Amino acid sequence: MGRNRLFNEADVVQRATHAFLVAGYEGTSVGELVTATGLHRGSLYQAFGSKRGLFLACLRHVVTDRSGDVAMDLVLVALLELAPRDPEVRGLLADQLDRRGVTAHDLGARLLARALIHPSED
Amino acid sequence: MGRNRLFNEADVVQRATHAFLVAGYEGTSVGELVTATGLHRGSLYQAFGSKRGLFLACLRHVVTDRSGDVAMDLVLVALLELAPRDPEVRGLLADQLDRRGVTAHDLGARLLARALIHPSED
DNA sequence: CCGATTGATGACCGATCGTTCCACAATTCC
DNA sequence: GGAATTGTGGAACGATCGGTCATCAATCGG
Repeated sequence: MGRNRLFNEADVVQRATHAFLVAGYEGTSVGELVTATGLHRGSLYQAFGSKRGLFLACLRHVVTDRSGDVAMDLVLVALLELAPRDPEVRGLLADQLDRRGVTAHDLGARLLARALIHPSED
Repeated sequence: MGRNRLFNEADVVQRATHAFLVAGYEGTSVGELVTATGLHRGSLYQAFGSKRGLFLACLRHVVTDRSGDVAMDLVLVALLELAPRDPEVRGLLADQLDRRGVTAHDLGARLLARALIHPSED
């Protein structure tokens, strides 16, 4: 029933992911997500419910499909900004970090690289 | 010349630091900093110039005086939220991480602990 | 064709954001 | 005792925030 969606959810999630991992969660406004995804506010909220809902979709997507820096950076954002106060995010992350065998060293190394800091030796 | 300050800058910076490391940089509003420090907006801006200025003061303070989780958490916040887009923060962090011999593993381990995630083994 | 349902579009909302400003108080120099 | 300077207290600012809503378009079952 009802009208068909004009957008591909996977594409939207991927574009939103890019916005989030550049500016972080709090640093990315819904207006920027609207621009990045090409969706209008109404459609975004109809599809994902909230900014947090969209972020969760990004996290789930990245956590199942992606690997490499994109996945790692979104995980970093989630760990620092959301996990301390959001049990659902925490659960997603704990499960995934364990499953992928991501180490503390991996996280720290990527955090430094993302911050454009290149340690002398560690 | 002029009136004397009624507040102790070190105390103010310490209280602001606490606010920042709980909620992150973007997640902490100036209103919350006003509450946390006890200063009024006027005094805060006169003393530190901006929210960023206050954060820089916290970072410098923590970087010279503190060690342990408080220092590490503020460094994490700075690394993830500010360093990618703020060369001054980047410089402060690079210098300090090197001087203290903080490793990627140290950063990652504290990031996980702060996120309330306890890895099985790494 | 006719309701019912879902998506698209974008104006609109109150709340909150970081910042500025101004009147007033205290301190210093002449 | 002014004049100059610095700090205090808090109202006010425009901008932006995340989120809602009403209207219209498309697609379905009957």
